Amino acid sequence: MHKFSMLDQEQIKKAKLAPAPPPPEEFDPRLEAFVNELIGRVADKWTMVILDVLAEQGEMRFTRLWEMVEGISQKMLTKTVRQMERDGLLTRTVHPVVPPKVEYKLTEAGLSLSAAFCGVWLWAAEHQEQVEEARRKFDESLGKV
Amino acid sequence: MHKFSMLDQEQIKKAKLAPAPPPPEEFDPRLEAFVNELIGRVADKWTMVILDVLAEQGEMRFTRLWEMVEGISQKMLTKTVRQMERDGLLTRTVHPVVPPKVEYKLTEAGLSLSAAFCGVWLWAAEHQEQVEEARRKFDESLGKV
DNA sequence: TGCTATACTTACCCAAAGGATAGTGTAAAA
DNA sequence: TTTTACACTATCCTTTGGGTAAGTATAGCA
Repeated sequence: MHKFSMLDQEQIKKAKLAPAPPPPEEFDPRLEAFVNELIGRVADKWTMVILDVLAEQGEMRFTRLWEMVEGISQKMLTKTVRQMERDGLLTRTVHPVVPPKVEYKLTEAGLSLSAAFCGVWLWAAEHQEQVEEARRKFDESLGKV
Repeated sequence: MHKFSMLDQEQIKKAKLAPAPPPPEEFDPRLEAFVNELIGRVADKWTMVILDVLAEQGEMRFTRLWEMVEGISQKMLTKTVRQMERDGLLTRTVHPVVPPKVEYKLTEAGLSLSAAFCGVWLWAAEHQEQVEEARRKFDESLGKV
């Protein structure tokens, strides 16, 4: 996604901009890029749901978590919690017993991210009907053409 | 994603739960499902960036928007704004002139969603270093095994 | 006469996401 | 002795994401 990895399309875009791109106000392109990458990683459906479940229910074992997250496959659950662990959003505690026991718990960072997503959940709940209505209208206006 | 479309895995999961699943507190499964679907649609990388750009810069034409959204292809931009239009997040005003002129502008719903995402952007900016550090540690601890 | 700008659409293609299914290891319960 | 629980892996296979390139329509400019 780096500038120099872009091919024709991107170069055309850049070339169109004025000769010397003056650095706008306050703006760190590295932070910008990182934030974008992080958002892409974190604003993922399963990540958001897992964050939500763990924030509400606290520490939890794998199978319980699997039951709580509607519709996820084992594979995706494993993969998603691993990513979250890597990003420091949760801790994964393996108890060396048999049968295995692994507990998942949000870190401070995970808890604060889940709090940050709160507004989005609220928005979705509040705008449910409005969105359904908008879709209905849009789809039927397509039919008329 | 409906309950009855689930196959073995899901049935196994359900069967494990106690005989009569008592309806917990306040909880509408239809709302829950819709919110999940909507989150999945809206918590998309490009949607979030476009929301951000339009919220900051106001109304904008296609090419300008394309310049502002780093790294997106024409195809994805078209597709994403169409979805957003369908969901009622933005309006697409076509001026019947030549060369074509199309303006994109957030609706109230779009603006409020972008506001809801504000916390997430902040979180990402604030936790950048922490996340990088966590990844570094995680990756090197893998190397030791 | 031909080029340019704009906002697309269409066709083609590859890579990644993600679902289903089966397998693993081990201790304790039946 | 077989079964079960748990937390995964591994494999296969289909769907989706997403990039590139080329095409479209037309007024105005050179």
